[in-house]
Amino acid sequence: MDKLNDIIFYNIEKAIKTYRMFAMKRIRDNNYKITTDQWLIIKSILENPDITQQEIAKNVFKDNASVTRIIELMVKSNYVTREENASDRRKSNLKVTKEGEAIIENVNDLVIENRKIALKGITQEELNITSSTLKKIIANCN
Amino acid sequence: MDKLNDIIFYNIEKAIKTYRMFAMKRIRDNNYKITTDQWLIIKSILENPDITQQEIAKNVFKDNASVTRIIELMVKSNYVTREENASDRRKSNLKVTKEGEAIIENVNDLVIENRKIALKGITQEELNITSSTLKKIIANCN
DNA sequence: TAACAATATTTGATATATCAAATAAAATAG
DNA sequence: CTATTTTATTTGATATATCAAATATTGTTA
Repeated sequence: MDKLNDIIFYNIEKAIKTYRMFAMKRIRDNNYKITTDQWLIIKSILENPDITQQEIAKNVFKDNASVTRIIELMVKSNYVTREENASDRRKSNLKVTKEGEAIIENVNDLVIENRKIALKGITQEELNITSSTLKKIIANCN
Repeated sequence: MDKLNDIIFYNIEKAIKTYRMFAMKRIRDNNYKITTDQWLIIKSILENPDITQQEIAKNVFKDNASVTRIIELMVKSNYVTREENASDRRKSNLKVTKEGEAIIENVNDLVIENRKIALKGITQEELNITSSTLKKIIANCN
């Protein structure tokens, strides 16, 4: 236990999992039917309407296959629609529905609040160093 | 993209995923048939022979159900055996096989090397602050 | 233009994550 | 000691992760 706690990668994993569970629980408790990843993906589409699935995959750091399936579910949930892309028929145009926009809007405050709670007591300086450390790890592993 | 990069949780997630892929690729490239989680679980059993699955789940930060299934696979791979626990028949005694011990031994150097590569150029001070930040996040989300 | 290579997405197979419910055994209250 | 509660694990259902292979389309080259 103590050994594990000294390993930075263990703490990274624990932190993101704890945060994810915390965020999901609060979203669920408010009766929103959406996951944090679905939320992120819809945000990506809203911010960049011409985005492809491949670009989404890079953005949210997921496999193309995962993105295909997550979007499939979001189409079923009526948050997103697919339309044929005229200029490249391998791709499809993703559009966020009214329903999708609404849930993003609604969940937005909650997400901001979640982040604030999770970062309570952490200084900007500490955040900067943490970010820079994480970015170094990312660079080192590429 | 730039926005996302400013969100600490995005970087935490990206860092651990990048590291995991990096580590798994190196393990696979060396023809070891084991995942990093299986490795961690076997280590847990070796370091604490009386450990229960529930304790393992806490250690490696997984669901009980996931641990059940991961151990099932490790039994199939002949890395671990289950025996009935005489004093409490709900539990089973987990034992690491010779084969399991061998692969842990073999992969160990690789794991240490992976960590070293991933942390190159990061000072002890930076690591300490990062660890403490992550621990604060973990505490805030509980 | 026909053959080939490259690209975007999907599908299949398998592993893992998550929650809820089921099972089985142990602990405890009455 | 029996009934009830608690605990440890398993199972079911569904979502996601991952790699490889399949599909479909586009781009390129001879």
